[in-house]
Amino acid sequence: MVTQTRRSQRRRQVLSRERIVEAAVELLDAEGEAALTVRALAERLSTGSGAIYHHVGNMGELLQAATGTVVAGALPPLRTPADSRQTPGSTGSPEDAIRAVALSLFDAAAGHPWLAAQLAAQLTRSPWGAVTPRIFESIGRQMRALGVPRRDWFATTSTLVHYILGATAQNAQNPDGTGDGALPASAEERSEFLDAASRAWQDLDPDDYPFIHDIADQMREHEDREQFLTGIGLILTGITAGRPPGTPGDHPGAG
Amino acid sequence: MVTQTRRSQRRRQVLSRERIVEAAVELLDAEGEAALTVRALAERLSTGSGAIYHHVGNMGELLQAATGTVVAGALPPLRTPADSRQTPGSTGSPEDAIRAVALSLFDAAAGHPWLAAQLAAQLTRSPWGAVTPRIFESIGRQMRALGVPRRDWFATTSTLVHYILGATAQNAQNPDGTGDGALPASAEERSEFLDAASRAWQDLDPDDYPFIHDIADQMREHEDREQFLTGIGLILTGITAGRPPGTPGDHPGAG
DNA sequence: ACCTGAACACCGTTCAAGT
DNA sequence: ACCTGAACACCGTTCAAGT
Repeated sequence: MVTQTRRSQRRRQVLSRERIVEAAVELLDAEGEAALTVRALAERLSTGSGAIYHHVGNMGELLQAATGTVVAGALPPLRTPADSRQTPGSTGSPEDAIRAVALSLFDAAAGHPWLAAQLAAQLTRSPWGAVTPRIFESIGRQMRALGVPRRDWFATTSTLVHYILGATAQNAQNPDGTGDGALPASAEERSEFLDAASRAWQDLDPDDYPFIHDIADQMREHEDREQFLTGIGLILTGITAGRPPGTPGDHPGAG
Repeated sequence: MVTQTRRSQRRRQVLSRERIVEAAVELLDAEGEAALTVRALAERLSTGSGAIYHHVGNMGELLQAATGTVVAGALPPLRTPADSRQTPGSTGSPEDAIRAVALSLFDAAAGHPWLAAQLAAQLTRSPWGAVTPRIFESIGRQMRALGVPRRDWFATTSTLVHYILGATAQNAQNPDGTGDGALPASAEERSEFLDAASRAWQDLDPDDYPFIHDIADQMREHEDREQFLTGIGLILTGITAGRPPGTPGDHPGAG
């Protein structure tokens, strides 16, 4: 019976949800969010617009799937391979593991200029759906090793995740401001962009914006990744403050 | 000449950029983001679609302006009134001032369900434009009083702002998941929503998501505002850690 | 079951024409 | 200068019709 069905596929079934999502990511990467239309996608897949809807409910679902696959691809695998009980990086501190997860998201957003906006949109539209648990899991697993009491796990993990998503959103490489820009910005573009932004800050009324005026030059010279890690560090300090490293939380001691 | 111009206005000029932005906010609040169309706005203002474009460049600019006015209205005034050198709350700690600013944004997002998505979108599309300096200024001013060395001001303020925007985005009250939902959700809706989300987390494969499984009940019972303030507290702890309160940074002593 | 592609009901934006 | 509203060039989505 199964064979029958399979045989009847013959040459058809060139399309699949997977292929569509894959093509969507390619289109987003190459031409930006505004270029992802059902018609453009159909043409790229040499099919009609209606065919898309046989595999994907609607445009929003497609964007969600595209975001999900890219995020899943960027994060470490959820399940450690059964043959190697020890993860390669398992000798590192939990702080380092968190930094690695955070950076992988940060870098994924730099490589896919449309990703940050989609992450943010999905965060506001379906806060607990799809992509959030994946990120929560990767970060939250380190709470035990950090010595955080179990009752604080949700709060501390949430804080890290919110920071990561906020910082990732701001540092999406869209210096042209269009948001549909292809390809990450060059270092030169970035520099010009920060120069202009810094000058704009300088031009604000110093009576209204004394602080902005003061730090306009720091803004121009900051390094995205370094600044991002500083923030992670501050939060980790806050989480572990007053709790000497190695102090167990309210969980049973290491097995 | 000026009088001439003014006289010739007579009955016309019923429209203005200000009136348009105001109407846009009303429409967004009442019917959600999807309902804000040029045609709907024109009808609400009893005019033609084209008239909108005499005062506003395009839809994006209008959304930016709407977001800007709501944020500006939520935050404390930039300039202390000249007659009262002492701000009413100026006796409080800088930590409290930061918490107040953070909460005012958090609450604004709860009152305007469309706001968080717009803040996030503008953060990714024009990271340093419009609304960001306003928020930076309100938070950053407290860095001196916190005893943070000047060279760290940009980093510490960025961390707080990124966290605030990330957390605000997630806590936008859109439990229906449509994102264009009018009116903040009721407590009952919120409860049902968290119940469903918590159950969804429980249903994830515990081999893939052991952590999510563990904290599903904490997620259901968390209080948005309380959780939000906990995160602010963690970051403030990280910022001031190792720096006893009252320790001056690298800035001159209090005047 | 899977796909086609015309058709429908919308969009944002422009622009000749009015006052 | 300010406004009108038809027209243009798009959208996402649906659905009878094909294979």
